[in-house]
Formats: sequence, C-alpha cells, structure tokens
Amino acid sequence: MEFERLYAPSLKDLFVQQLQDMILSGELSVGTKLPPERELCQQMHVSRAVVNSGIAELSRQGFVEVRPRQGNYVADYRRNGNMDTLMALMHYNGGLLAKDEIRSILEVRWGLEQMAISRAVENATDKELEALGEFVEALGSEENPPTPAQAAELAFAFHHGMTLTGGNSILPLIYSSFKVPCTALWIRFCRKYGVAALHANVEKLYRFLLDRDAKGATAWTNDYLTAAISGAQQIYEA
Amino acid sequence: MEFERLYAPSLKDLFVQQLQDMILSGELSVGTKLPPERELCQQMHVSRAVVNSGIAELSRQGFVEVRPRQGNYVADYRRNGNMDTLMALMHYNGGLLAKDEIRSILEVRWGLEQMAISRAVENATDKELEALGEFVEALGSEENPPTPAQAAELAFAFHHGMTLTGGNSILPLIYSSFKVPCTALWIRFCRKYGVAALHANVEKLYRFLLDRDAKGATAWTNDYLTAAISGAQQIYEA
DNA sequence: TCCCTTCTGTGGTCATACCAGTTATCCTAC
DNA sequence: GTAGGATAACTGGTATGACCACAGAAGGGA
Repeated sequence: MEFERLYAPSLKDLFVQQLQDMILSGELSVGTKLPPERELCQQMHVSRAVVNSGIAELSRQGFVEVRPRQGNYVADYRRNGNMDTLMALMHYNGGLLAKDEIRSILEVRWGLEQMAISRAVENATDKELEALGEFVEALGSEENPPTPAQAAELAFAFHHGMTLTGGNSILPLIYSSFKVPCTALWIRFCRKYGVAALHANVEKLYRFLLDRDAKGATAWTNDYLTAAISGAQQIYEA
Repeated sequence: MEFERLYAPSLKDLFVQQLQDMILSGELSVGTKLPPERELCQQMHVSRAVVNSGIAELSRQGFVEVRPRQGNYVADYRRNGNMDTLMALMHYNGGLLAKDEIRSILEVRWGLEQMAISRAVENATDKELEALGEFVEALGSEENPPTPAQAAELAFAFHHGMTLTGGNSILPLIYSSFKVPCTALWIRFCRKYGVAALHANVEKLYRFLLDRDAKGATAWTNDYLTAAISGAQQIYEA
C-alpha cells in the first residue's frame, strides 16, 4: 500500500489553477486582457489579496504580463517563459509531458551532462567522489530497495552532486531547476524497467568517474542519451 | 545624458534585501534559525505580511528554507539554489559578477549555444531567419546606433530567437532564464569594445546560419567562447 | 513510567483599507 | 473648432490586522 501525500489547495492555488487551465486550453488566447482584479474578486467570491497574489504567481510563471495601473494580459508563455513555466506545464499535465517535451528535456540534459562530466572528471576530489558513491550504493541497496520515487531522488542527488564537484558555480543551480522534470522521467523509467536498470546506468557512469575516464564517460553518456532521445517514444511511453 | 529608470523599493523589497545582505555577507550562516516572523515584525516595525511574503521570496530564491510551524532557516543556496538565486546574487552585486561566476556562465552558454546553433541550422525556416536578420540589422544601424543596453537587448533577442527556431521547446525557456546575466555581460562587452564589436560577432554567426553551415558556426562559437572563457579576466574586467 | 490531554508558538491564509500612477474625459481658453 | 490642461475614475501595489491549522512541548493522570 502506498499513499500519496495530501495537499490542501489554498484559494490562491485554485485561482492560479483555474487561470492556467483557461490559458493552456486556449480559452484565453495570448494577448487577451484579463478583467480588472476587482471584477475577478466579485465573480470568484474571493478577496483581492487572493487574486493579486495569484496574478503575481502567474506572472512569475510567464503566463500573465502585469502592466501596473493598466491591466493584466495573457502572455506568450512559449516564447517568454522560464523554468517556472516548465514546472507549471508539467504540473498541469499531472506530472506527464508530451513526447516532444521529453525529447527536448533529454536534449538539454545531453548538453549539460557532457559539460558536467568532463568538468567533474577533471576537478572532483577523491573525497567528493567517495560521497557520490554513497548515492550509488543506496540506489543499489538490496536490504532497503528504494521505491521508484526514492531511486529517482537518489539518481538526481548523484548527478547534482557531480555538478557540484566541477568547479562551475552555475551548473548546480541550473541542474536544481531541472529537478522536477528529471526525477519525473527517472520515475517513469524505473516503473518500466525497474530500479536495478537505473542503478546500473548510474553505477556505470560512476565507474568512469572513478577511473577519471572523461572520454569514456562522455561517449557513454552520448550513446545513452542519444538512444534515449531517438527512442523517447518507446522508452518513456506508458 | 542617460537617465536610469526610477524604482521605489517597497518594504518587502527592503526586507528581502536586508536579509540577503546578512546571508551573503556571512552574518547569518547556513543552518541558522531565523527569529519568528512576529519577532522580526516588531524589530523592523512592519506588519507580518511584509515579513511573510519577504520570507516566501527568499525561499523561492533558495536563501531560506521554510519549515511550516517550526521556523525559518538559512539555506545552503550554493548547493540547492536555482536560477532565481543567480539573479539575486547578481542584483546583490549591483549587476556585477565575480570572475569565477562569469567563467561559469560563459561555460554554460558554450554548452547551450552549441546545441542551439546546430538545431537552428537544421530546422530554421527561411522566414524565421529573415526575422532574425532584423535584429542584426538594428544592432548595426548607423542611423539609430543602439546604446549598450539596447544592443545587449538586441543580441539577446537574436540568440533567443535562434533557440525558438530549433524545435526544442525547453531551450528558449532556459535561455530566457539566462537573460539577465547574459545581457549584463554584453553590456559590459559593449562598454569596453563598442557596440560595433558586438554587432560584428552577431553578424558573423548570422552568416553561418544563412549558409546553413553548422560546422562553421559551432567551430566559430567554440573558438569565440573558449577564448572568452580563458580570457574572462581580461575581457570583462572593468 | 507511559500515555494522553492541553496549551503555546509557529507559519499559512485571507479580507479590508489605503496608496499611487495611468488614462480618458471634459472643460476652458484661444 | 481646436489645442491644452485640470480632474475624476479606474487600475494594480502595498500594508495591516485577524483568524486558522498544525507541530511540539508541557503537564497531569493512569
């Protein structure tokens, strides 16, 4: 038996969700001017504080453009969105993504991963590698076999930890922004191929790190992600 | 004469800034428990809403970890931060970055740029390229020579537009997240070498795109950014 | 000694009130 | 009739205070 964590949505959350629905479903098209906040309050029977903070959040997510003292407009989120937009899009689809977006994420990961690995091989200290090893070990533990969610968390911790060792202070920040989509994909992967498969992949990469074999690591990552990208449909389909 | 846009900081902004100062200066070390919000109100003579929303923002930026009904703690922003953290760090230094961070940004750009270019060469339509050309033209305009700030904006519009043509839906979102640091670096570049130099760089890249010369484009970008990275100290020093 | 109850402290949330800037309108002067 | 400026309405921005739900400690009873 596995129970999902309960989460009581606030009025603000409900407001945000409703507007996301309307925007993403196309009911509100890009450029449309939203009704004044006071009007939305009346129609939705909430206070302006709810609407105002909700709009602020939608603005952060790139769905709405706020023009102070002029009005709120539906924004072109595909064009001017940011990482928060991606999160919102994922959340909207219940954690799932379209094939096209899965491919996109894997492509970007491909680019970032190549950089992270080569820099980690170059700069990571033995102590840091040892710390990474614990994640690998936990991932392959037979006493406490991790659930898919825990496994994805561990895999992310490994990759994120790797970026921390490379001496690039921005890379970990970007990788953190990617946490939600990455773990979502890993969870799907585990559900389909088992946690052991994920463990094998991570361990292989870890071996390359221990051997300080940058070429081998990047080549393997290249093969692995290239295959995943071209076969995204097969690998990640339900 | 060039006048900066006026911006009146709100109480919340001042609160956020003060706590950022204290955290970034090391006065508040990672793991420290902050005083209860009510106590902060009294000491700072503001209402709890100011403190509460300020804390929420600091939490989004990765500086503070909020544990409901337990307390607020200074978080390890270097490790668990995200893109917003980077923005906050930049803003804190008045738009400037440490050499190390400049190098880091350029490295990441190197990775993303390679991907963006190769995909754009492959997938961009002639019409899309034409639209990109307008940015190049405006950047090199002799009638209305752009200011460094405008030039940086145009250069960003060009690069961002390029990511939009590549068929990867995530790349533009990431690139948008990078807008502030990228334009900041370009502005510095313009101040030092002139807008014309930036125009020349962008135009060169644009030519490669028009010729559908992926190899040439990536090679040139590689040389250019590699030089910039290794010479970051010289290029971007004041 | 243990468990259950109660209380206190914490952040979460929200409704209200006031503030400031933009815009459109209308009035006035020419 | 037109141009210009004062004004009022409308918009989002911000701050305040009050109430809520939960975690954890303290205290009392079995």
